[in-house]
Amino acid sequence: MNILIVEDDLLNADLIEKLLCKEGFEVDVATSFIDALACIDQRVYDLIILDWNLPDKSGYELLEELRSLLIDAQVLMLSANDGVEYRVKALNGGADDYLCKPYSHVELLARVNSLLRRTNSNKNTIIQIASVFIYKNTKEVKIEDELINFTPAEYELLEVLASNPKKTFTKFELLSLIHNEYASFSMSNIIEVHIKNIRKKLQDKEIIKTVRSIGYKIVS
Amino acid sequence: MNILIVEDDLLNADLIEKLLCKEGFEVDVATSFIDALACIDQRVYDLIILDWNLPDKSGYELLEELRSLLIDAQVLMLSANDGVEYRVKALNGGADDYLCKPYSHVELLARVNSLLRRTNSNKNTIIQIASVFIYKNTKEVKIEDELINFTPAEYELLEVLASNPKKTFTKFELLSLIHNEYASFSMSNIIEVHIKNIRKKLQDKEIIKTVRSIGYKIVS
DNA sequence: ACAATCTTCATACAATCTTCATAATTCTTT
DNA sequence: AAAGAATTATGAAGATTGTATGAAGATTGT
Repeated sequence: MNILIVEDDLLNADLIEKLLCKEGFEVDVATSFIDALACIDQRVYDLIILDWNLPDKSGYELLEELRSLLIDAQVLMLSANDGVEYRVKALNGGADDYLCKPYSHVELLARVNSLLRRTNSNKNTIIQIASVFIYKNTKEVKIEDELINFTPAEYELLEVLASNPKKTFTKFELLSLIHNEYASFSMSNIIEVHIKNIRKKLQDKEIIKTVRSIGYKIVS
Repeated sequence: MNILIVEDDLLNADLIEKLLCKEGFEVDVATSFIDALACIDQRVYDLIILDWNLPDKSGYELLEELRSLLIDAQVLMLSANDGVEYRVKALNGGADDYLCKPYSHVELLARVNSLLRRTNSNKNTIIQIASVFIYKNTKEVKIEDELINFTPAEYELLEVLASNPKKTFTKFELLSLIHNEYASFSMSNIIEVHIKNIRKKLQDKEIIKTVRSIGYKIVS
């Protein structure tokens, strides 16, 4: 299991690192936003422990960045802010757990183990965009309580778009999504056709926006 | 017995999960309102353990939602609020029991067993889907009082599908059900054939739905 | 050995994916 | 502002994949 600690307080980072190493995890430490991105670029992490305060950008911004990059590691946020609003913000932003400083090492360890045990279980299972509900578990789509039949390819495209509502996906990215091997280079207009059909099933609500000469994105 | 734990504190959820798993229950965990709805959408629960505080909406709102959806699972509410008014509110809202944090695991377990005993008695032994009755004890199937002869394999498949009316079973799952060892890897079309025969005996009422490229499920 | 059940196989059918020709839109140049 | 170029949208036809079905052969239990 690979764990990345993102924490600018070196002393604290060191303590956590030792603690987790003793448990037999592979641990890396990053001390800034930019540093963290570099680590993520080189390794796949199962868990990222993320401090709210970083020298260059906030831990919350890193969280958003992670999610828009489709990094699906578990994220445990650390913060000195005890308010409920921070907890809520973190969890809504895609964090999987939240822990206030100061905390005991026993509790940290318990939460780390808990998160790792739950890796790739059911999370973020429903996405809502306007009146459209996407159920990831069952791969179903409902509009105002009515179940709409999406083909596998259509569903995959809609789900990935909807999971990252701010990101514009290139047609090439979308293509390599439904063709799990590397997509052929000859660019047909499959994606356009699928998008057309998805839009039709979504009753032409303006949910998928065309970004000319790039691809598509969800509007919210 | 299927139990759903709705609790945003992962650590606590984990503890309860382990406790109940040890007792032999099937346990799912949801960490938010929306997450819980997703779980409910794909499984029938006998008991839902519901924390008052959730990141997106309150557990009380979920309780109301459950009742308006006519979900008839038992509901045990957990809360840090010790006041009588909360207890009353929960019970009036349709909860079947209420437990204050902190509580001992022994007490939790006792209440869970007590709640399940209520439903346990004569439930799940007869399943009705439209005009089809499945008698688990005798492994008989009747349609409008007429006994229909099902072969063992056919009966097993129908029973497991009917016992989880919301779940879509993959053909592989179904296969490993009638071949109690590990199913052979070569996927024949045995399941398709059995499903065809079951459908015929059910007089082609639209009870078993095909979920393309996945498997089958019961429609109600 | 017999009957019931299970499994395989060949084929028919249906849903989905992909391509293609052409229309509509947007951007660029004049 | 109009013409031309590039990009996207669309309907329909063909190709592909997944499912349904009937019948024959294999297996099981009595």
